[in-house]
Amino acid sequence: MGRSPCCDKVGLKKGPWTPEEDQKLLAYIEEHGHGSWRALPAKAGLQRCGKSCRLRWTNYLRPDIKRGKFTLQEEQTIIQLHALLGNRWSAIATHLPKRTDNEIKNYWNTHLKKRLVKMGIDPVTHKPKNDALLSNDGQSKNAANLSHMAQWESARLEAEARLARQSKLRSSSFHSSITSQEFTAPSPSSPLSKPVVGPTRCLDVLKAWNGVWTKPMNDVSVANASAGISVTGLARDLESPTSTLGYFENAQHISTSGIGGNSTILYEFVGNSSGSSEGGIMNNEESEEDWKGFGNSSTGHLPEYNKDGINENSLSFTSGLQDLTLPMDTTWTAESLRSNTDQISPANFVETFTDLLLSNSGDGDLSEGGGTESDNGGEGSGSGNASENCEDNKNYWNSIFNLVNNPSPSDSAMF
DNA sequence: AACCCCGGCAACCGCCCCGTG
DNA sequence: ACACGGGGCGGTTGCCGGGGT
Repeated sequence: MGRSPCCDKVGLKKGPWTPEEDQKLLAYIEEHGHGSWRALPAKAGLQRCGKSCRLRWTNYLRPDIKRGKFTLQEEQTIIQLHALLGNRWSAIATHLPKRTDNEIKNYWNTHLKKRLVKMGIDPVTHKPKNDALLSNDGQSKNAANLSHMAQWESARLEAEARLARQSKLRSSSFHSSITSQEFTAPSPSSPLSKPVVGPTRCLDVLKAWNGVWTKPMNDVSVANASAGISVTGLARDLESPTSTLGYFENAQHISTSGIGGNSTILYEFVGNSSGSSEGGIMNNEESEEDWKGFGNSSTGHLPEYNKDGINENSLSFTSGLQDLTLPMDTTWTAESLRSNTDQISPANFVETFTDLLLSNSGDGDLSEGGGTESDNGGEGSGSGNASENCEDNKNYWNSIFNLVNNPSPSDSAMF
């Protein structure tokens, strides 16, 4: 059966909104809330489709929207999250307060995507194109790596969405929130009538995960600022100045205090990226080694995201090694991840999760990446152990951000 | 000055998911 | 179980302004 159009388009205005229309829409929503979008245009005296009104409101008129140039940190966050989530703009927008998914999408398509392409990086896989061309097998393996993290986040978002719907049922009306000036709290991608379900929690698992499985690296690389990743924003205050990779001992505080403020944990890749032409950008060979190192995986160990096994409050994963069930109704910290994964002994936690992420235990051949010292850090080369995987992963992100933040063609052998 | 090209962005379109009856 | 409506999401379009010729 055919689907009925969202509204009767006859006689409805299309195209750019006039200031008068904006004013009408704004006034109506401030007075009554949006309620049903379909019914809104008639009530507000607008010759517009309800969908158009919703879009106009969410992308332009909403008071909690930040407009203008994206900051470097926002760019980094977008790239990082895109590598993790792909074109899931609403999910990405969740982590960029006051930015809309549409704006992020546009910015990606018009700026960041082109920048990556220009540097020879596939904006889809976030890998160098020539590497992707090396072999189909390698490509699939590389894709599998990101899929590990994507599965985590997908599962997380689904559980979060369920919680959001539950909370929505309990929430007070939009009108009460709008009159109490609670504009700053909502997720950028969600209507104001939706409750705040902690957008900052979306990546808690990954944050905590990062904290857990990268901690050993801090021990060995904490002094090497040139290779390090520092944590900016709120997290920065909680970190040692020399900390290289976020270990969110206080992740709970970080994530909850993000409401209304800078809720995004930003990984600042402080390597030789700024003002230094030496090492800030990898040459082709070096970057390729890093990519290979990171991309080494065995698809045979893809963790299966057992959708049916997920209830509202938990995540279930099945890896080739172990089954994990993680409660989702909490904010994740490194510690809580540890305590909730007591199936895994602390001793091999890092290894297990690194396997989940990199799936390198099968072929265990990290010689390509591990044998080559990255100019980002220069520390650590070895034989495919967990620490090295951490290093490879770090190099991966450093690679992205160093390249993006130093788009100097002269430094890149790719062009 | 006129024209063309291109980049940026707001807005639209169609599909999909979810809740409800 | 199914149909339907509402809303969300991602892809795409098309307008507009700035720069180049």
